[in-house]
Amino acid sequence: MKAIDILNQHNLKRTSCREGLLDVLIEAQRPISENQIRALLPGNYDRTTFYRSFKTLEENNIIHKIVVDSQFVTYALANEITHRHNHAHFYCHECHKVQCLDEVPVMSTPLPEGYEALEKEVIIKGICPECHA
Amino acid sequence: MKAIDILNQHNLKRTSCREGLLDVLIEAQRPISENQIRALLPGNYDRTTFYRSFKTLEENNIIHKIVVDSQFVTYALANEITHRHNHAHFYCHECHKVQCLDEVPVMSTPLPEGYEALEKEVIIKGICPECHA
DNA sequence: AATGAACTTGCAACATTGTTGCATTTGACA
DNA sequence: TGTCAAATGCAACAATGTTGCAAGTTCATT
Ligand SMILES: [Mn+2]
Ligand SMILES: [Mn+2]
Ligand SMILES: [Zn+2]
Ligand SMILES: [Zn+2]
Repeated sequence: MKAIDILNQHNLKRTSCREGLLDVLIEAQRPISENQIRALLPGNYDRTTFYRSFKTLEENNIIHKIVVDSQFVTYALANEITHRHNHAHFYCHECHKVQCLDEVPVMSTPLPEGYEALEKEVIIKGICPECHA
Repeated sequence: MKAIDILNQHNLKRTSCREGLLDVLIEAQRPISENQIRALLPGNYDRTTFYRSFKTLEENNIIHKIVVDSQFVTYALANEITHRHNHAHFYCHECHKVQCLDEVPVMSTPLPEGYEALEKEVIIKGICPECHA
């Protein structure tokens, strides 16, 4: 799926920032941060524009955001799986890469009386297979 | 338990910043942010000192940190329960309060081959009992 | 009580993440 | 191609966090 098609599908204007962002995220195939995206992106966009693009793309379920820590936030393409079921994320302390664990469903947690859960974020931190050698 | 006793127990120097921080967190009985702590704290400490205190207290398992979002981070006292088993946190979209769900254990997630989990953060967002009326 | 080493603090500077208002530019459609 | 709603760039600001270094504080020992 090309960036342009995705934007058209969602009736979003095709701007070079959005298109570039999406291209980079499609290419990356995993969650990356604003700075990482910026390094891979040809154009030079204002940070405000970047964040407004993130917001729009997230509201349209085209991308999703993973807050690893307050100082390390990543964005990744959404897909049918991630759009439908919630999924966990993994952060590797060694290589500092973030992964969508699409195949790891987020179990529903029984909450005490009166709590209404709307979203649930699960982030697991440890050592990834590549660094585990 | 008094702040001073906690510091002594952990062989930490008794400084007014640490003592004040702890007093506020003991009083609050729930996770609050740096700014909220600061508003409740008599003295006026440099932010660097604040953060160094947070770090020290966290390393000694006296407090723990809850990243609700990259722009909203809270700190709470740790207790025997939170120290021993991992627990989930709840954020209310209405009142913006954060709660430690001590009684809600974090289920161990079966990970794909090769992943070694060291930590796991679970944050549930929704509406709390008080706001659910 | 005074001493002194080790620890803590305050300040300056910087980095990451994110938002709002407003003037200007641009994309999409007629 | 012209129009207008939408997107962008810029300025300013806020929350969160770190590092280096000089100055101050704690606390054990004398
Ligand atoms: Mn994901
Ligand atoms: Mn907690
Ligand atoms: Zn790794
Ligand atoms: Zn509430």
